[in-house]
Amino acid sequence: MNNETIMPSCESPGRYISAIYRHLQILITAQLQPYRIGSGQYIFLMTIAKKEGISQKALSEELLIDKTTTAKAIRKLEAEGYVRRETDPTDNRYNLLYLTQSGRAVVPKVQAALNDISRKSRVGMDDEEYELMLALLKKMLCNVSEQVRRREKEL
Amino acid sequence: MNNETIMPSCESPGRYISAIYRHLQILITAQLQPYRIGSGQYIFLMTIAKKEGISQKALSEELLIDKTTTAKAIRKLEAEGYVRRETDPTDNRYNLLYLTQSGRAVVPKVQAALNDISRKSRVGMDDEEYELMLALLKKMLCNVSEQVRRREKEL
DNA sequence: AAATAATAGTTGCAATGACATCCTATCTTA
DNA sequence: TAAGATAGGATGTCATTGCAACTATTATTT
Repeated sequence: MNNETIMPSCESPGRYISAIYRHLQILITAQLQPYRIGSGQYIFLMTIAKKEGISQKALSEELLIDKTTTAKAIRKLEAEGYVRRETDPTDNRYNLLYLTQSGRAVVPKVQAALNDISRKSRVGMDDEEYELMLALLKKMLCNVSEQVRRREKEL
Repeated sequence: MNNETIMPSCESPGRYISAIYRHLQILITAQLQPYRIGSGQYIFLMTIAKKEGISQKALSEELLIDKTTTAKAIRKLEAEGYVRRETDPTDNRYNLLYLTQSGRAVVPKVQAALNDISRKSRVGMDDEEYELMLALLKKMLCNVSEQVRRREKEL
């Protein structure tokens, strides 16, 4: 009842990260709905666009996402007709991923939507602050992924 | 430092936010497993600890989390015996939330686990950088939650 | 050459979280 | 006071994501 502040009193990066993540999910889902691309698939689409012929394994490693999540996202993108799988002739274990015609057509639109969200998200930050934030987030990501890797080794 | 193979080539805050969020979820889940508290519940536990007698609605607003998500998290915390619901005698619509004995006992342990993760996540950042990152994340959260609110109004 | 190990990908299950919808209690207003 | 509006909360459904376990293919070892 007494919400004197709209903002959470969370002075830890984890809470900010979590809240920003959830809000970005909502915005991305809404923006990409016309193309039937969910918040869980666009990263894969954009990465394949930059590196056609990439394998699912390489995608998972580059995006630091579990390979089973990758498999499911690719399946959806394939079902929507944006991505095409091709078995690597030199090693049948690999699926090589390519964009289809409509995949290539939708990429610029998705990019525009993402740019719009990014632009609105950095209101009130100058270029220097923005770059600094990216650098700090990168460092934080290195730290947490290092922690996760260390945990995995222990098991 | 610059290991292209492991780090994603993502120069957008959204991707960093997403990756950090997912990794933090993994770490928190692992750390809090002994107490049977999931990554989706600890925020509620800690917030109730700071503001006993808070309602679910106020919790949702403070944490910027959907009220149905709050309801489910509280139910789990109640099932584990950490939180107690009490109907507000002055307005029977409200559930006032309090910690139980074991809730009060577990809070310091959860806090310690979170502090440990936070500490390891900011390796390589001095206090000034850390504070700056918090401020920038706060600004970004304001921006995205403003966008979400604006979207809701349009509907 | 056969057995074993390692790797890429898939499937099933569970947790997180949002949205739509409904129920119930309280407040407004006619 | 009765009818409708409002608000807190619960439930069902769906998307995202990770883990365990599995299949299939390739590499290695004996």
